[in-house]
Amino acid sequence: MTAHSSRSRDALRAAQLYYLQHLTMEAIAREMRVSRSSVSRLLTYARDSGLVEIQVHSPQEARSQLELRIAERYGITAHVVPSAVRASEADRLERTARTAAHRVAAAVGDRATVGVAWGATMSAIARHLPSKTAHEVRVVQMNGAANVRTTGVSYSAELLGGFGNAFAASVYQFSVPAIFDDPNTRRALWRERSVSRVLELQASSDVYVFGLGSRIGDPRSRIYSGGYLDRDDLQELVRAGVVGDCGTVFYRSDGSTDGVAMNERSSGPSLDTVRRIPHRLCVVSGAAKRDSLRGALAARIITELVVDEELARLVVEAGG
Amino acid sequence: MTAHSSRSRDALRAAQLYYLQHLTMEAIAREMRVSRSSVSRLLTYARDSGLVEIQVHSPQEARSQLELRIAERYGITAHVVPSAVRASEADRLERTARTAAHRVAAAVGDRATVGVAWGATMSAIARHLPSKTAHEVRVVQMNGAANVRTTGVSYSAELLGGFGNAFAASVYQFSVPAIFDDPNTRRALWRERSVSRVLELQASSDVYVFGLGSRIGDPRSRIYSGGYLDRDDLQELVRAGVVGDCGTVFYRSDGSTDGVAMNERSSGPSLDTVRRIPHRLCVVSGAAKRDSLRGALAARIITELVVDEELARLVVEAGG
DNA sequence: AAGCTGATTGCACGTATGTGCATGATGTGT
DNA sequence: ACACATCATGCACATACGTGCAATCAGCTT
Repeated sequence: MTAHSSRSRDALRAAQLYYLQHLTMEAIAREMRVSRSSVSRLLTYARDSGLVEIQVHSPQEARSQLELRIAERYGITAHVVPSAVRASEADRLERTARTAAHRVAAAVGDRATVGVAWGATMSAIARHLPSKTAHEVRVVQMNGAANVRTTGVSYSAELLGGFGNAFAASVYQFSVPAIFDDPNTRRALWRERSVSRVLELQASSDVYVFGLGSRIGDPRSRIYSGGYLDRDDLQELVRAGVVGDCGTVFYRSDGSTDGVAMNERSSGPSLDTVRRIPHRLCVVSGAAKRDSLRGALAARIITELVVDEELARLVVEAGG
Repeated sequence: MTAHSSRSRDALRAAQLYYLQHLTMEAIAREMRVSRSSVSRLLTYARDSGLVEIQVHSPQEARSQLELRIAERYGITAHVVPSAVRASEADRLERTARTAAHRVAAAVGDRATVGVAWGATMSAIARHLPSKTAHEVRVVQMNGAANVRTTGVSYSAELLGGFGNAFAASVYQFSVPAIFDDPNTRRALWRERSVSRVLELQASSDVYVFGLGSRIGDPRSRIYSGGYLDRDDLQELVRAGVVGDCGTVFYRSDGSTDGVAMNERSSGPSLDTVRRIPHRLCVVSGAAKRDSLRGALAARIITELVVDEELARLVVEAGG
């Protein structure tokens, strides 16, 4: 028996005794002839490895008012994450990401292809994903992460790795610039078979998990502060009336993208491509993302939304 | 808003913060402006009411050797409950019942009809059932519980109540003697519409949950010690070679029932009726039930078995 | 309005639990 | 075979947690 499988066995037995029989760790330790701390660790392992699954059900009648209003107005499923009144932005993001991580786990099943964007929110989600046993899951990066300063390989590898590990999935990186200097380069590269294979995978995703970028706010979204856009680019976006982006694709407050030249150079999937993906999970938090979220809702690129309470309130209360 | 629903809401929020966000109860208490102990109680409520569900998955590769051998030999799914080497009978029964309770919850879905027998094991299961939200579940008593000393109404009501509450089910009692004095009385009563309605329900059960009685052992099974059988009856059973019973229906070690006159007077479903129920969950613990379990396995009245380790070992190891 | 009853709350206590650290076991590459 | 690195274990401590108890609150009866 391998070390790994004996650990799983022990963890399983400890988990059964703890969660099903309600023994104390002390009692389990005696029975299994190990120290109590080992039992504590076995249980941690059991939870982390998905041997133990803890679900919190939200019965329909317990949905919050905000969730119901979002559902009515936009026809999507919303999860409003309660946030303490005086919580920091970082705190909100963290909490929203934890909830989102559970939604991702719920959405991924056998043979699913999961498209993932990147950004601060996505990184936080990756850190919190619970493991889930699923077969033949594929995780595919939806937009490039390279820029003038970095190739983005290690950054996106860490993020994708988080997703890949959680579902024991095959991971498909997309090692291209986030935004090309020249749209022709992009077109040329898109014809490369190694690249077009990934593009096909992206287009056939069952689930797309993404955050939203926002031009305003502090801290700025990664895309606007990380060396991806130069001064001219930013000015172009302002002129075009852009309020935010989804996977490095920029849109206006009414959800439109036509005439936004920058998108010709973007590595991300067009919003049309996105809308063909059946399950589109958007995770977003913080008041600064208000206009960005409004735009994304108008663009109908969201089918399921995880949002913090403050932002949810802003979006439903001030008309939309 | 009713008091009940506000409690559910609070419990749900606390559960989300605790189980999904991994906050401490202290932090949740501050955020919800209640004391930490109230949070502890809310979480207890959330678990008990099924708002929070904790599952322990047994991957196929982690099945115990005993479970695999039982599966091979008898073609049924077995759950072997680990038991401490020096555990008392009461302890084994309790543990087995806890595991069984989880299996019952897993087996019951919307619109299921659940047949329940009675006995010490069944009572223990009823005490440990986790709540599960399901719609239009029906719980039906499979055999009478009245005897010379008691009507068995309050006894079976408590047991059935446990099942009914757990699934918010309609409960159908079966207020007849466990064993009739005269088989003709039974035949007559079976024609009564109020009774035959219950009989139909029994026959159309989707799941049947039962323990096994055993003629030997300490403590004796309720049926052999509770005023259900007189001296003559017991002698008759011995003469007929009976080793145990399932829902007051007696069988021999080879699983046969033919010629066991007592069964003509029993209120329980014939083994033929039982075998028509698709999901037949048998829960049994303790070495004294060895012959009884062997007989039930031979009779093929079990499709899923929850058994303690000691008994499982006895059944697979000493030939069968 | 007063009185009763049952449910809910916070406090305080003892127990149960998570985790940094030192130690020993296991395995790996040279 | 040896040294090194990695991992598992137990100890001890600080913290988190469950629960009996008394006080308080809400609902109902008289």
